[in-house]
Amino acid sequence: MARKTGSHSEITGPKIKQSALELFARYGFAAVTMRQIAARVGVQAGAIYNYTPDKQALLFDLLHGHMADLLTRWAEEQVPSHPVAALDHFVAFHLDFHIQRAELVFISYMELRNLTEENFKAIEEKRSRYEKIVYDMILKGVLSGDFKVPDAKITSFALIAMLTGVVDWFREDGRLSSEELTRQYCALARQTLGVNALA
Amino acid sequence: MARKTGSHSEITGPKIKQSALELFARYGFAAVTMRQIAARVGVQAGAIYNYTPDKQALLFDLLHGHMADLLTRWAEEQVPSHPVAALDHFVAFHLDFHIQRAELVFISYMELRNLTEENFKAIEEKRSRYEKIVYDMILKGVLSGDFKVPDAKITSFALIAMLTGVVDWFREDGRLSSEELTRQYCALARQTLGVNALA
DNA sequence: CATTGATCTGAACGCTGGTTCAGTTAATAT
DNA sequence: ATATTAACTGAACCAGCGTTCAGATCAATG
Repeated sequence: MARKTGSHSEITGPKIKQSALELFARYGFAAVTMRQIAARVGVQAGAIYNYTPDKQALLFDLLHGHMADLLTRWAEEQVPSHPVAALDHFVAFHLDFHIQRAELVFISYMELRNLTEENFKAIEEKRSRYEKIVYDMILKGVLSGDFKVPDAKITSFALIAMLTGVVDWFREDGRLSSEELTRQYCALARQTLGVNALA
Repeated sequence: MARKTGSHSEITGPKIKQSALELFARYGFAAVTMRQIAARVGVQAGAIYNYTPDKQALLFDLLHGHMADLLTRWAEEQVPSHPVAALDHFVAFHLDFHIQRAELVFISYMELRNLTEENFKAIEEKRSRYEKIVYDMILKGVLSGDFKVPDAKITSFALIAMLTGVVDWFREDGRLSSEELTRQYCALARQTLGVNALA
C-alpha cells in the first residue's frame, strides 16, 4: 500500500463539493462547467472524476445530504410536548438550520428539475417527510385547541414558505441579529397559527 | 410592399415567447436550446432571430413583461381604504394574478441569475416597487391600529412568501377551488397581521 | 532503493451550443 | 405576369461542453 498519510484526497474531495455548491448556487447547475469547479479547487477537470461518477451525482449528493441532514437534526431535537412551545422550538430550529445553509437551501429548490427522475424521487420523499412533521405538529395544536387555523394543510405550507423565504433576504450583518429574527418569527408564527385567537 | 395580410409573423412571434416560457419553466433557461424552442414553434432555429436579438433578450422580455404587468394591474385595482379590507383585496389580487401565471412566477424567481447585470437591475427595481406597496399597506394598518405585527418589514416579506409559495403546490383541479383558496388565505393573512389581536 | 498505487495532468474524443447568413419560398402589389 | 420583400430554411462556424484515459508524479511501504 502507498499514499495514505499526506494524501490529498481528504482535502480535494470536500473542496470539490464546496466549490460545486458555491458555483451551482451562483450560476445554476446547467451553467456551471466541470472546468470551473476544477479551477476553483486548483486541479484539472479530469481529477474530479476520482471523486464523483459524473456531474449529476455531484448535484444529487449535495441535495440528498442536505435533506438527510435536516431530518437527522430534527430527529435529535428535544421537542416540548406543549403545542405552542413545540411551535417556538420548530421555528427556531428551522430558521437556524436554513440560515446556516443558505446556498444549499437555494439549490435544493432551484435545481430539482436538473435531477434524473430517480434522484428527484429520493429528494421528494425526504421533503415530504419534513412537511409531514410540520403538518402533524399543527394538527396536534389544532386538536388540543391551542391553534386556530382555517386549514391545517394550507397552514403547514404557508408556515414553511414564510420561514424558508427568510434565506432570500436575511444577512448576518443586517439590521437584525439572528436571535432577534427568531424572536420576531416566533411571534409571527404564533399569530399565523391563531394562538390566543378567539374561537 | 408585400406580405402583410396572411403573414405569419403575428403568429410566430407570440408562439416563440410562449414556447420559450414553457421550456424555461420546465427545464431551466440554461438547459433549453434555441433548437428546442424552434422545434416547438415548428420552425428552424435561425428563424427565431427575426424576433429576438438573442437568447438573453428572450428571457428578459418574459420577466420584464411579467413585472410590468403585475404593477400595471395593481395600479388599476380599486383598493378599499380600510386596512383590513385592503388586505383582503390584496390577498385576492395577488393569489389570482400569480396562480394564473405559475410558469412566469416560477422563472421570475429561478432565472434572475441568468440575467445580465443591467437586465437584473431592471427587474429588481420593479420587484422592489411591488414589495414597497405591500410594506406601505401593512404600515398603514399598523399605524391605524388595525394590524398588530412584530415588525412591518419582516411581515411584508413573510406575507409575500406565504402567498407566492402557493403556486408551488396549488392545482386548479385539486382539493380546493381558487375561491376557497382565496377565502382561506384571507383568513390566514388576517391572523398573521394580527387583526383582532389583543394589544 | 525499488516498488506500489493513490492522485493528478494534459490532451483528446464526439457532440452540441448560440449565432450567422446566403439563398429559397410565397403572399401581396403593381 | 412581374416585382417586391417578409419569413423562413439549411448548412455552416467555432467555442465550449462532459467525459475518458494513458501516462506522469510522488509519498509511503517493504
